[in-house]
Order: sequence, then structure tokens, then C-alpha cells
Amino acid sequence: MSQTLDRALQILDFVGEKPRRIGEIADFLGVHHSTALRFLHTLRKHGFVQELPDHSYRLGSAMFRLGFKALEGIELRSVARPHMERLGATTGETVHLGSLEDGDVVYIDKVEADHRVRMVSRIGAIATIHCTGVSKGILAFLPEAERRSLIGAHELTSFTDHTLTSIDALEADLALSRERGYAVDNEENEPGIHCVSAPIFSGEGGVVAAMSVTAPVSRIDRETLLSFVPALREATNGTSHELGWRG
Amino acid sequence: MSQTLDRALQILDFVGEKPRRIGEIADFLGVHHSTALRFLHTLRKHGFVQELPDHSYRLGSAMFRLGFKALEGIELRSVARPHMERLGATTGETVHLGSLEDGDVVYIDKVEADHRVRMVSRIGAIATIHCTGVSKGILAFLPEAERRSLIGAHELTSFTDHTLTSIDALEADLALSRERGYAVDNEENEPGIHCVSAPIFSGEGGVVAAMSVTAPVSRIDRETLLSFVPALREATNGTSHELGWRG
DNA sequence: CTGCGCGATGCAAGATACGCATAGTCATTG
DNA sequence: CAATGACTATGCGTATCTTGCATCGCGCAG
Repeated sequence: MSQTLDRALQILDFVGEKPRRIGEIADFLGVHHSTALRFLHTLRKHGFVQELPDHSYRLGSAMFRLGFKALEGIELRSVARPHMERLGATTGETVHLGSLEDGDVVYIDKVEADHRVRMVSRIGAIATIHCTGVSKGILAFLPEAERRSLIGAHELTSFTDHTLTSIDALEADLALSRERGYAVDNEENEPGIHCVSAPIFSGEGGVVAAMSVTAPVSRIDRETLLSFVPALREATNGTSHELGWRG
Repeated sequence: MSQTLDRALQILDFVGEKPRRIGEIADFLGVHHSTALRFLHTLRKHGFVQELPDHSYRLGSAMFRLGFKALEGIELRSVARPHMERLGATTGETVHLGSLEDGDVVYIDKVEADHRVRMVSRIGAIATIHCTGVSKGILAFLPEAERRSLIGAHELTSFTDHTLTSIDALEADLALSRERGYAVDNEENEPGIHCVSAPIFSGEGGVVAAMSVTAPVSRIDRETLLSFVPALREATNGTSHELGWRG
């Protein structure tokens, strides 16, 4: 492992939160100012950070240029996209696609219900493992060993009074999800928001992703939400089959 | 400048093109396999690359997580967005937003004309300096010194038989654009595609970006394209004013 | 004027990155 | 079935490159 590189990548994460000044960055890394400056020089040369007029630094254009390339390189995404659009059209609600990447569930695509509501995108964000539709949709269908280690690696933080914060409660919920073939997030992550999700399997047979339909409780009651399940499963099964799954 | 970091960032660009194997990467950098492996280790630890089952590497989830954060951090983008949507709605054509970032014009947002046509996004891509609407829209309104050095730093490659490949021809076109207040890309970058664009100014008074309306020649003739200009200028002026510009 | 933070550069010291060698795994090939 | 080739992983000595410090210049705020 390379110390220099490790430090530089920490900078990217740090600067990603908000624009930072040299002093902050040097302190954060625990290195001399000149060292931090050298890193920023190199990062800037490649376009990964950009210097603002007030001498603070933010992420640069190379970051989103490569970010989009990264997204485009994901086969699952292009396969799932048409199914997501169809699902979005029939339900009229927001559809998410989350994929398991190195121990985290990451949102890799989204179809917006109403374009005027909010354009804040979750793409690229990490879905909390125990209280989001996509995560539970994946978790429930993972082999036991992998599932346990994944759950063990995360804090079961409480976000609402519906959040499942004990391993037992979560496991029970996952067992139920496994039986019926879909998972439900019942306002566990955000008050007033619930969703249903179902797993997507790859050609090798293992679960690799999940798709979810998200809706506000105020507009869509539980019964209506569950009525989306057949369309949801059509979308996920269609995607799985295109990926070579024979289930 | 840091050699280690420089090499590692080269890897990201290289891997961004397509998944690469260790051997390729080591050869590309001109270093020993073990060195390349150490880099990849560190990059993977941070999620910037991901290892595929066949031992090749592609960009990882940190890349697009940070990519989206980078986009969100751009104030111009959120200010321009509503204007772009309005412009897209009134013209029915694709709207792009390009911004000047460290000597390159980069696409930072886009409103799609017809969602079913193609979802290939140019966001994050670099707009060739001499033959795209957004670039010429910016270039034309840049101070002379900056404009010249920017043009001088790029090859004026020919993409179609309309591409302006001499500095004189380009400067003449830019002078004309500056006079009338908008620039035109007349199939200079891609045959069958033309567009109009106008500059966006910041509170400090300088041009920082440009917005363009793009359309296929087959559907929209030149006259119709030019009829979009008032709406386009309304959008760019509105954005400029919100950025504090007093022109 | 003075202090503060940042940018840039030179230099000495030593931490660390580098190349090489080795060993093990796996898939492909003869 | 042996052999080949590509990759992962680790250890080690050496030389390189990084690091921290000092210095100077700059712009800005008090």
C-alpha cells in the first residue's frame, strides 16, 4: 500500500464534502503545508481538484468526467434502464437501482417520478445497509455467511422510530422478505417515505442488485404500495433474465 | 509534484477508457508489476477502482460518488438548471451547459429533448474548443489575451467539412458572434447537427459558461434554429443576473 | 505597519517507494 | 498430465523520492 497515494485519496474524500483550504487539508492529513500543497498541485494538474479564487479547493472536472465513465461502464445499468423506465411509467413513482460494490450498496441509477419535485440525485450515494429498500432487497437474498458479515460490518443506526436497530429484528424482516420475494422499507430510513424492492440476480445465480419503488406515505398508502409489487418483480425478473439468470 | 500520485492518477484515466489488466497498466506506466499492484491495492481500498472476476480493473463506486458530489458543488449548475428546463420546454430541443474549467470547456449539465432518443450523456466530457456551441459561446466573449492563449493551446482538428481549422477563420467567426451576441455551430463538430449558444457572465463580469440549444438539421432548419435565440438569451441573461452580473 | 495565510522553491535527511526474486494459484495449452 | 503464462502476494536491500523546514514574496485584513 502506498502512503502517498493513500493520503492523496483521503484529500479527494475530504474535499468532496465541501471546498477546503490548504490549512484544513494539511491538518486533516497531519502533514506539513508544503506536502499538502504538492498533492494539490498534482491533483489539480490532472483536473481532480480545482482552485477557487479564495484559495480553497473543490473537486474538479476530471472527477465527474471519470464518474460518468464509471457509470457507463456498468453493464447492469444499461440492462436495467429500460425496465426501470417502464416501471416508473406504470407506477408514477421514483425507481432506484442499487448495486453491491465491495461491501456497500451503492445507488447506480434512478428514474424520477416527477421531474419538478427535486433533482437532488442519490446516484453514487451509499445506501445504509439496514434501512433502505435496495439494501434489504439485496441482503435478504445473499448467502447467509455473506449476509451476516455484511450486517456485522455496519452500525445499525436509528433514523426514524421504525428503523430496525437489532440484528434479530433485521434478520427476521429479511427472512420474511426472502419468503415473499420482495422487501419493504416501512419509513425506516426517512419519515413519511416507504418503498418496496426486489432482487436482481446475475448469470452466476447470485444476487447482485435490487430495484425499488419509493413513494411518500401521504400520497401512496401501504396497500397501493404493495400493489406495485407485480410490476416491480416483472422489472427485476426481466433484468435478471437479460443478465443470463435462469431462475 | 508527486511522482507516485501522478502515476496513480494516470491509472484512473487509463482504466476509465475501458477495464484494464495489471499487465497493461504496468506497461502503460512503465513500472514493475508489483508497483502497479500496490497502486491498485490502494485505489481499490478507497473504492476508486474495482476488480472484476477476470482480474481486470474498472473504475469503482467512489469515482461516481465523488463525481456527483463534484457536480452538486457547482453553484452555476443549480442556478442555470431552471432556465435550462424552461428553454428545453419552449424549444423542444436538447440544451447543454458548458463551463470553463482550467483551460477546458466541460459539459456540466444537460436537458434532454426527447427522453427516448438516447441517454448517452455528455456530462463531464470536454467540448472541443473550436467547433462546439458552448465552447465558441464562451471563447467569443473572453478577453483577447485569454482567448488567444486558449486557442493556441489546442489543435484545430477537423471533424466535418464545416469545421473551422485555421485561427483566422475561427477568430473571424468569434468576432461575428461577439457582435451579434450569440454563436452558431454549423455542423462543425458533427454532420447533421447544428446549434446556437450564448454566454453566461458571473458577478465579476467575466464570461464563465455558455448555454446551447442543439438540433438535427433534418428536423430543424437554420431559420428555425435562429428563432430559438431570443429564448436562449433570456435563459443565459437570467442565469447571469442571478449570478450577480449587472450588464 | 503588522500579522496572517497561501504559494513557490531549495535543501538535507531519511522514510518509503521501487524493482527484483520467490512462491503459490488458476486457467489455458501442448 | 506437464508446461506455460498471467496474476496475487510478500520479503528485502537500495536508491529514489518524499517529507518537513526554512525562506521569500504576495495579497489581505485589522
